[in-house]
Amino acid sequence: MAEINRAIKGTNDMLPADSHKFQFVEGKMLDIASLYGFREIRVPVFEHTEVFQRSVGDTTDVVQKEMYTFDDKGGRSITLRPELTAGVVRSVIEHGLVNGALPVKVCYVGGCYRYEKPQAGRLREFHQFGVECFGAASPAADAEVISLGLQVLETVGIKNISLEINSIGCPECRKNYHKALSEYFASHIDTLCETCRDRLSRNPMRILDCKSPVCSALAKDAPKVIDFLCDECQNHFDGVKGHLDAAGIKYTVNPQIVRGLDYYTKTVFEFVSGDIGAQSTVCGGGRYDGLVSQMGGPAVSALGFGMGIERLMLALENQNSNFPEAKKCDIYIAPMGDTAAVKATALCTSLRRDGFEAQCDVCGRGLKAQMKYADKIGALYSTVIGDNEIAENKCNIKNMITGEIEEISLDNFSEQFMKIKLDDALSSLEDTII
RNA sequence: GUGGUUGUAGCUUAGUUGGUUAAAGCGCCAGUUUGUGGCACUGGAGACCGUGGGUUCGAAUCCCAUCUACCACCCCA
Repeated sequence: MAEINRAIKGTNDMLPADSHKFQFVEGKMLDIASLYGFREIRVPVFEHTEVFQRSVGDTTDVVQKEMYTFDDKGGRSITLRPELTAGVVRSVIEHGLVNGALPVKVCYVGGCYRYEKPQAGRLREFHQFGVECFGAASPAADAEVISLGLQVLETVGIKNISLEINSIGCPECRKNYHKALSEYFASHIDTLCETCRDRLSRNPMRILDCKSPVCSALAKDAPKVIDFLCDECQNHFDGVKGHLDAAGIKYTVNPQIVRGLDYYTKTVFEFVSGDIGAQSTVCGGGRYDGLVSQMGGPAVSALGFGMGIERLMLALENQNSNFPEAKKCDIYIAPMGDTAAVKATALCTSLRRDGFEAQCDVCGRGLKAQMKYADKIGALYSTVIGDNEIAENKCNIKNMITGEIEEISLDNFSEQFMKIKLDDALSSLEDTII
């Protein structure tokens, strides 16, 4: 197929047959966030490249090799956002949001762009739901954000999801930990795999993530971050666990989880699903107390998470999860002849003004073809309008499920149609109760 | 970026050791005496066999390259 007819590698079209599923999921995300007081924020899909370099971190893979960066016509270096936290932080600083009532709680849904090799649960354009909370240093905030993430996942109907938490400490305790870790792995350098030997100097914490049997065996006995936490970080972590316990939120402490973005401090967490493939993290986040000041804002603590919408959908699909049905056409009007076609347009217009999904023929098809079409789109009701109906000023409304027919006048059409619809809904409700 | 698998109508597939106009089911459109959908029957449209080279008298079929998709590494959501 020609280039012009093919989507860019790693991108997906969301087709009409699936859009209601995304609307359902995204709707739930924003609804639940608002229960926790998080309000939607929308920021641009592109920012100055430095926004991401400064926040995500110059040495991370995301910045080093995955960003879509280009110069615009004014010579500015622009980057398509690889994640949303950086842009949100920039916006919060720019508009002085943290000068208002604290905490500032925001949430978002939007596309992210990363030049990666696509695979299960990994795309070049993907969408994230996320929340960020500014100005809350207490462990209660960590628990609140985690609880919000969990409630979203539960509400959307995902099964077999587990919460893993860890603390990677503040820059102070991490310094000591890095030293201990480097010493430990350096003493086993001969047994480490090739890539981990590189990691030793670059970022020894990454070795903990290695899948090779030798390295993961070594990692098991390696010093753990949580053993190197300073008093403050330890108290904070204990506090988070206490809040989670009290709220009845189950978790496992996983000292291996190390997030790949530089800005994280203290609490880090992931919600993991076994129903996606290798990319099993559906939601990842944590605290980033230093980021706002690092980006030129006031010294406020902050935390948040990002949730991969496509990954979530993938897990739901693999679990054969049920989504609410897409909305169906309320009534299909089948005109016969030119006069009737004009009448059908008028009727549809008024039905739509009254809030019904109404459709009529726009292809000039015969009656039988129209009825077939009404059936295919799952129209709940149909009616045929011809010369007789216009002459007598009335028509038959057919319930497409039961086949029942009721005659109504062409005047006050919407009102009468609404009555039929309500009566039918009521009687089917009675049936299910009895 | 590194591996492995893959590619024939909108979808799912068939295509014999290379041999005429590339099949089928579903879907789509239209009909089965312009007044009612689901069933059935009939007909029709729709494929440069992913793309570009090469081998050959002849390639969907063999070879090379390339692209896409899928899966894994890496990394992350």
